[in-house]
Amino acid sequence: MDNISETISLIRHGCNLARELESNLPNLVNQPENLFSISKSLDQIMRVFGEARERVDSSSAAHQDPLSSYVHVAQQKQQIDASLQEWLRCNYTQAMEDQYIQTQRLIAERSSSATPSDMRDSGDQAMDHIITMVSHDMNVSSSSQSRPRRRKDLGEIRKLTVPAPRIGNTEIPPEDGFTWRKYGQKEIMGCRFPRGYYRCTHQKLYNCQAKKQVQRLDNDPLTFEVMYRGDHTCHMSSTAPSTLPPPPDQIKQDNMTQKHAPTTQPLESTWLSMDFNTSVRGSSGGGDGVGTSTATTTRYGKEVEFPVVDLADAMFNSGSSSTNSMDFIFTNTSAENKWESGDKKN
DNA sequence: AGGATTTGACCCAC
DNA sequence: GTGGGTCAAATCCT
Repeated sequence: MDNISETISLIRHGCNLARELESNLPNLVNQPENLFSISKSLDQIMRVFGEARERVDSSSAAHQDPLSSYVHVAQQKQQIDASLQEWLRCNYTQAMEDQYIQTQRLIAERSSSATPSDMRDSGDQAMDHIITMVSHDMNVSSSSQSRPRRRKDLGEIRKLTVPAPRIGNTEIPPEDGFTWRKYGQKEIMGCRFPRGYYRCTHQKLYNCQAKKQVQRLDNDPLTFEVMYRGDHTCHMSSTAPSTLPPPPDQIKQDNMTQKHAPTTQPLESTWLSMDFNTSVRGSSGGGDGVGTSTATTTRYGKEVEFPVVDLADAMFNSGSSSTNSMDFIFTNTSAENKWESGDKKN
């Protein structure tokens, strides 16, 4: 096996690991004792990608002839990009892929007159980008696409497909860390399953316009398609907010940079300040029979404080957050500045 | 009693 | 006119 093939194989292995982790996330995040295995998985993924990247670097450095180096790196980058795009295509939304392709186009434009070292940098950027894509909360620029008009324009729509919980009640979508109040359900033409309409529990108190729609897939009843609209302007906690909501202009500003965390209390700090041993507890009070998957969203019950939902939130909610899901995980489970910087590039 | 879900009716864009 | 999104009264649960 030549070096390129080995590198591609490594990357594919990393993608598989990431895919495996992704499919297990809904269950893992609901069990505090599994957080360590999440951390281990992330470390393993980073190791694999790190090794792949070293191979790319060393390979390009070994080609001293400028022309052959240029061609070699370009070929390698092309194959890597194909792998990344395939992975993205399999795992993420079209919008994400569009964003990825757009970024690649910018990279290509920048490197059209590039030196071999520049090309290597663009390869780094491609590698960085996959982290950014994973970590960037699957946010879609509201100005990038024109949508069919709805009665009320609540802003961008972020779509996620989420597997049903493998344990507990598989009839409900997995927890996403926010508390939602169901306000409607409707049979949709051509769909076997009704669509559920939810809005943020804190809509009235904080004028939080976040909404979501949950639809089971016809061809895969164990998978939910969740569409999020609007951003959370409420406190990110699943419990009653502890601080007063920011003024409207502040809210507007916050929405530009983060989805739900208050400006004074970033998600990271909230998460890191948690004490699992004392804060994590079962869902007995006010649970709805969801079983082990229940974190906060309850039926007829009171919300249960549960720090794990912050992590779940980070993983399952899309939005315009800059401090978000996988980035949040990466930055808190590893000292690899690389992953962090990858996100900050955007 | 308070807060959540259910569900039929209504509104509105297409 | 149709279909999707929302409202709000009724009902349920703690």
